[in-house]
Amino acid sequence: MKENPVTPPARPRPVTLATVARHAQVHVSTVSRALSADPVGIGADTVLRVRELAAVLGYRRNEGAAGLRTGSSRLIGVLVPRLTDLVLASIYESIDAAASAAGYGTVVANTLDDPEHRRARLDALLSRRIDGVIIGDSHLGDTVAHELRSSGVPYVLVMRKLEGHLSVTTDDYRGGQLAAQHLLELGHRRVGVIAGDQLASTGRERTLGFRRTFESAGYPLPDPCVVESAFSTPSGLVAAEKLMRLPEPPSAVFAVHDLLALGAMGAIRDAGKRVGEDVALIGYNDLDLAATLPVPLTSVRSDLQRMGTLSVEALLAGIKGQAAASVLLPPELIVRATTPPLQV
Amino acid sequence: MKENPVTPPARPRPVTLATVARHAQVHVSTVSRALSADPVGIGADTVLRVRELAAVLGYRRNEGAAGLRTGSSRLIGVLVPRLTDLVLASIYESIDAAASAAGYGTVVANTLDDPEHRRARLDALLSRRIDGVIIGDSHLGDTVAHELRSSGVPYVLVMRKLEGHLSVTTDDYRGGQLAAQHLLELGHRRVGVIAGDQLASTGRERTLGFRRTFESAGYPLPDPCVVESAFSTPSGLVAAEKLMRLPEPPSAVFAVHDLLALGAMGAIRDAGKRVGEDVALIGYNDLDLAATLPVPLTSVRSDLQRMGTLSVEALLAGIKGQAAASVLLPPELIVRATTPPLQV
DNA sequence: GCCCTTCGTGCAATCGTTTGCGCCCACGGG
DNA sequence: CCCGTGGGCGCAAACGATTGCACGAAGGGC
Repeated sequence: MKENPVTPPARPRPVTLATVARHAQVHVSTVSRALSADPVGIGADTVLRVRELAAVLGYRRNEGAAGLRTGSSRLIGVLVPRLTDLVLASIYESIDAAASAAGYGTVVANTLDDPEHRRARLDALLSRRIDGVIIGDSHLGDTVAHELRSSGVPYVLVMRKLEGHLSVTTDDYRGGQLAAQHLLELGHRRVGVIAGDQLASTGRERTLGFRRTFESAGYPLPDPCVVESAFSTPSGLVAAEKLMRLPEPPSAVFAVHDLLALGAMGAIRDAGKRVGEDVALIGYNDLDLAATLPVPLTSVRSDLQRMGTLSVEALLAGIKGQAAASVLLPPELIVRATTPPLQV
Repeated sequence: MKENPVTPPARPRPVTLATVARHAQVHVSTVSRALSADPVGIGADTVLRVRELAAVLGYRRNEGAAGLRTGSSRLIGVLVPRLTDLVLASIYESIDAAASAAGYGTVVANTLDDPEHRRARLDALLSRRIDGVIIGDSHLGDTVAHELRSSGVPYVLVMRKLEGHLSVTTDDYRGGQLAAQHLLELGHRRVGVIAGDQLASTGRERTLGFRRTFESAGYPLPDPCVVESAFSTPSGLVAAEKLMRLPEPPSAVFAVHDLLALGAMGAIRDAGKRVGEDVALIGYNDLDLAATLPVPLTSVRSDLQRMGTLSVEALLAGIKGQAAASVLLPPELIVRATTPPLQV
């Protein structure tokens, strides 16, 4: 005896164009046209009647079927390292909002910064015949963008840039400069950097802008003062611990991500020092929570919402076959309590 | 003259079953079978040849077309209030991981706790013919679950529960009790609650468990000591400010969400008090960042990963037509520096 | 009164996949 | 030698929506 497979409860047959057509006593093509955005070549009364009927019957367009015919899924894919990174979550939110305002849906994929996983997820996206991709997790040496280009799928990089590809980012080098200038003006000379992932343009450029500025001022940073890390709170803790254990620990720390700064706060506290008073601290991205921390965090703000919106615009242009130019948004330094004037 | 519409650059025609069939000199149905998980009724050599060819040609199954035929999109929809709420982002991450391990894709929709917006997003999901829905943003009096049930779409509630619907949650009432007991043992008698959204079962039950426990101990909370709020850092700040401005401000605060606690830290500091030493604080969910804050946060932990995984299991069971039971996970109190022993 | 538009609608092909059914051939047994 | 069997494969019909084309009727100009 074959084991009895549990049969899924019969879902009521969904109402299709044919259902509506039968009720309206017209052909399905007429229904299709009547329901389209601008019903051309159909009598005004028919349009009204069909639309009403469709509403009553609870007709819902089958996007999959429509996409099969039209060749467009009206879906865009979004690649992010992880959504638990608040920064990417914010960007994704605005991407989703902008896309759905333009009539597109979005599908997001966590790539966990793992190449194999990433490929699998992208494959799944392409299987859904997405119309374009927004890449929020590009790495130095990453080939995905190249592949997309050669296979003709429109794409845009957001947040992290890559030489030779369309991108919407903020000027991270400049952001690093801003942080450095601020610390220099306050009189800091021995400083540390929690540098994030150096394969990501964000970590790299912010660090570079910062280092170069200190260098030009005559205070180059010794290598041990720059610690690589992931982009999470726990790894901020670990990195800052290293800095605090240095023979001459820095009087100020620049973390290239607010969550790293948050972790650093823990390490500074553990080292028996007070954030702000004993060790100055600057974060990056100016997340909501930066302002409300026990000691409000000085941070370099980047406009995440705007980045998301602009990346969608750029992608949509690409999908329509129009050219779009890369965008570089200006960062802004928001000074708060973690970088008080030095009391000498 | 009609304005020249920019024609999208001709995307190379994607390779379909027909393409592979032509190269392999077999019928498309043979290719389809050869490529299926267990190719039955097809010669082993043919299977091999076809698969190889498919790989070489870069064949990718068109999920939309397949779904049209099979009636299943292998897609599940996820409704969350917002992804910038770290808690929901964590749950979604584990949902996505579990789903994709089971061969399903996920589509997430931010509902922003706005009914109209929510309906629009759900409609879009249903238009994609999703196989089921995981609801992470249910509200008291919410009708979406009812509608899904009557339209026969499988669904599961996660994080927030609703009487009479399948759900995977943690025991929030118990969590509130744990927090209360801890504060009582430390000797706190005048306490405040940042209660979150009372239409969400999380906010409601955590608050209720907490209040009841204080009540049974003989220290009922006056109403002004319980402040409703959203679930974000800024609204935690506002709520805590109210508490701090009370004629007799509380010696301890229970925030039903870590981000609220984070905001509360800001307000406590602004009121000229020190977190932990002057005002004890308990959060909820035990996010990563709780442990690494300048003053590590005592928090009630709920196992977000597990909730996500279990909700997928339950939904998949529902999709297969099997019955599933609601799950109630136990919370756990993690004591840290924000609730030190009272020095009398 | 005839022809040519124009409008409103129906017809049918098409997108890519899956799957029940039937055909052909080889093989083995009687 | 014949027939039954079954493995291996092709055929064609779906699934639901879109869209170029054709067709019929109405209307206007001559």
